Amino acid sequence: MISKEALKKIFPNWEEALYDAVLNEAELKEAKAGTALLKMGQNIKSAMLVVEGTVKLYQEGEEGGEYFMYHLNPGEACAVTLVCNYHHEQSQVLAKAMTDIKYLAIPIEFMEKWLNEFKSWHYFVIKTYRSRYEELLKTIHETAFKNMDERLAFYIERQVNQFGNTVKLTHQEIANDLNTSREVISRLLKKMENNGWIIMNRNSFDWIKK
Amino acid sequence: MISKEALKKIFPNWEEALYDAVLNEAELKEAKAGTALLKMGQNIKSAMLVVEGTVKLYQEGEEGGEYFMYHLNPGEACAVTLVCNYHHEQSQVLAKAMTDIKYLAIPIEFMEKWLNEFKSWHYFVIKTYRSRYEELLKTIHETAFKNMDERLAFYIERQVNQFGNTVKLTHQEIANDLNTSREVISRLLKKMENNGWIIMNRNSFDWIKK
DNA sequence: CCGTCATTGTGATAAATATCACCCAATAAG
DNA sequence: CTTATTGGGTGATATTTATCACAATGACGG
Repeated sequence: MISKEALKKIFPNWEEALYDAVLNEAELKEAKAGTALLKMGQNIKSAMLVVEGTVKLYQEGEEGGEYFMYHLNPGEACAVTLVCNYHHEQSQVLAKAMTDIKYLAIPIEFMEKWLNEFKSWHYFVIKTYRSRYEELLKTIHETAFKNMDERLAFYIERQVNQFGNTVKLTHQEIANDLNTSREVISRLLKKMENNGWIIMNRNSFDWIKK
Repeated sequence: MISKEALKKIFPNWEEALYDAVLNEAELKEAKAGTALLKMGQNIKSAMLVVEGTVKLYQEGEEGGEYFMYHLNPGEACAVTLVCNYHHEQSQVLAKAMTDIKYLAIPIEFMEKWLNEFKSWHYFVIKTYRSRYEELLKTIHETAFKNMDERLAFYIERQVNQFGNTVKLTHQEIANDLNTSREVISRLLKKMENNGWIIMNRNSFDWIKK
């Protein structure tokens, strides 16, 4: 399991009793990079709080496409798993481990209970929803108003903020996240290279803009 | 002002004391159809709870475009106005009255206070964020995976659910909401007419699909 | 060192959408 | 009734993105 001190560092400002409840009820799970933690349409059995690593959240298209929405980092939770009115609610999102990760899985029956018992849990849930809502707004903004070149730049900037200036993704992976084709990404990256925004390598490139 | 009974009907399942607090602190405001209630970048001074009529929520582009996200109906609240950590937080959305409306405006200083005082307010806030988050997911789904013809159909279906089978919107208005041009909408509506999905009139059309 | 596979480059072409130019029809205003 | 305005139709063209086909190149296992 995880120590109380570690838990406090990652999830600050909770009530003492909430830390105890989490330590009692949550299961610390691990997953390898690339694993799908939650698929669209799947029943939600437990809440997911990220302890280590980065998770990517996607929307899935009916014909198999994926669309990247935002990252989840340690101390953050997957909003959709936090509130389940019905016991067999289905996920509207796809969550994938982007790196090897550790996360706390809390059976959903505690969600309602803890909302009643712990004020700090209540705040945590609200904060989570609010920040995820804002991430979705940004995603909509990009998608609705921008062409692929700007969307790609925005996507790369988010990557850079997460993992630093070296982006270790293939053109195909980026294309999947933006729901477009590899050729489109290759050509746009080439333009960025010509503009002096990136330096390309095989399997990665460096963001050197500004 | 509004009667306590009316308030209870529109916003059920609150604590008695919360109804009193709202009656004490909220101002009942009215606005004509078409008014912008909250503009992007504007400081949020009060929470907005819809009492009568329909509000439309938009994302705004930097070059003046608009992108429709979802409707707010009586009993629903504008999520972004419900939680303000800082006193001069700026709106990320545009809210427009779609019909003549009545709404409750509650100064934001009560938001933090009420979260502490009223459990039912806490639940209301979470419920609001959750349902708006889900609306955004739907919007992203349409935008990311669908072509304009399907997005238009989805848009019309939302209108129909709100206001019945007669859609009283000009092609230009629809084009604005979907961030495209009037010609595109005209041509797609023509196709729908040929497919027997709609009957067109000037300034309106009827959805007769299925 | 060779062959295979994953990654990237590139041209040709098609499809979806945006933009421009202009027309016509309905209706509201005088 | 006449005119001006708004809503809507339509062709031509440009731009953006998707798709197909195939070449080139680096990485890696044997």
